[in-house]
Amino acid sequence: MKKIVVVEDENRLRENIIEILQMEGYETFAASNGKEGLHEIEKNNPDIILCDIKMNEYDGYWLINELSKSEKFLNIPFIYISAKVDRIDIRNGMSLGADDYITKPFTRAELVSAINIRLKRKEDFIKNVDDSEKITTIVAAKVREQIKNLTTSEKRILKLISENKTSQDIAAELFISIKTVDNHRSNIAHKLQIKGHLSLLKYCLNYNSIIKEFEK
Amino acid sequence: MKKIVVVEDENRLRENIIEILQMEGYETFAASNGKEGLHEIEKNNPDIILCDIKMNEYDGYWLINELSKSEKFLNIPFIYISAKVDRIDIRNGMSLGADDYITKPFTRAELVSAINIRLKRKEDFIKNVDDSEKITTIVAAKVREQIKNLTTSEKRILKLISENKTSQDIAAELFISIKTVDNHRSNIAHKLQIKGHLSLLKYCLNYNSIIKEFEK
DNA sequence: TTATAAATAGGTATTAATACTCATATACTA
DNA sequence: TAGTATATGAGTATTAATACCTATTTATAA
Repeated sequence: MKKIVVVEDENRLRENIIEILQMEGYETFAASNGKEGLHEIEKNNPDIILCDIKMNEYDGYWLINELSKSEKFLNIPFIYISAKVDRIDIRNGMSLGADDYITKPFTRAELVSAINIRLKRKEDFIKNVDDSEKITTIVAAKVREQIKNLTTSEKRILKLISENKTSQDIAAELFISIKTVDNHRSNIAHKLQIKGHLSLLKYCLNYNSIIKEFEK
Repeated sequence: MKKIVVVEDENRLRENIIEILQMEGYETFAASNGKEGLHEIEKNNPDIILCDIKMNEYDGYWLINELSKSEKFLNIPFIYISAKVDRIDIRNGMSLGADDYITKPFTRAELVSAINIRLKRKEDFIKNVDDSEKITTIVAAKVREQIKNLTTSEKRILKLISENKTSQDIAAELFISIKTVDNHRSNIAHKLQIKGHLSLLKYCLNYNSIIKEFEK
């Protein structure tokens, strides 16, 4: 019996989904936020995860982020639910390692086929997934971990660098001195354990999509 | 009656797909390479495109690239077929703007549901797709056009820059002088119509995924 | 109350990338 | 054959990013 963790904060929708999935013969575990979801995932080791992206606390981004910290969860297909047809969320979610998405409102058939297809693919993948893919995900998790340890100003500046702005641009935007910006840059580089000419700039442009995840 | 263009160079597989789709009530148009596919797409304005990524000539990458040059084709869902469970192709294809993928071998049900889901979503999207998304695709097409006009050496160097290599690294790798590399960089920047400090470097890191499309 | 962390700012030096000009050899094309 | 594009290389100057210092203010934690 296949196990599914459903993370959705709208009670009505969550109960609907659970009902459909149980009728389809899945064993379901419900959670109403990312943190509960993580707990259910750790406890039950599901075959697939269905998760709303936008939730009041511990949202879908948070959960993907947590999951990507460990190799244990790499092979669990992650399907996210996006509130409207929001292309930005869809793109962000996919780039974070989600496997598919469905948009509200969805039909029973759409939900069931999305899940069945991913389960089928998971079985194909399990033997074929190559290490480079895993490494990519592990690097992303490490990057997130490092960024999380930056201060508020440092994160703000990191985001601006990744948006292709120079120290001069950033100084003007934040009404601070260029020297302050550059000092922050140095401190950031230290915390990220990188050094050398243009290394921070390159880091920011390379991990641009990961940096974008962080709140403004 | 929904129209589907199927681009697949393996005759047997293509005929199988066509047969399934016709039985499902779709109007089908077959092509055995990207160029033929483009022709069929232009002629028939299909509701969905199904295309193999790896083909002997005018492959799936080529076709996506051609399609992205015009706004006309932006809203046609593009599902690609990847020969094996090749994560690199899957990632590349998705980042190029494909909407979904299926992996060989696939079942009839998998094929049909992938297509149905995307058609359903297309109807949702058509009213909601925002301009920024379109602009992204148009920018990508422009970038491809510009890179295409570079010389062999210039493209080679552009790729190496986008791989995070310095002029020094590149010079060592190609057994040429740093000055030669830097001269190429200047010429590239002119052709790409960019100027200013670090502008080429930023361009390479930003459009890194597009630059990777070009043959080594 | 005394550390400690964070944000601010300045000084001075180094580095890699870019801008611009010039030059040469080769290969293809009109 | 003359002209053009390409690949190669050099010189000189400028710029933005980084490295490594010191220093002040403010808020928070021990």
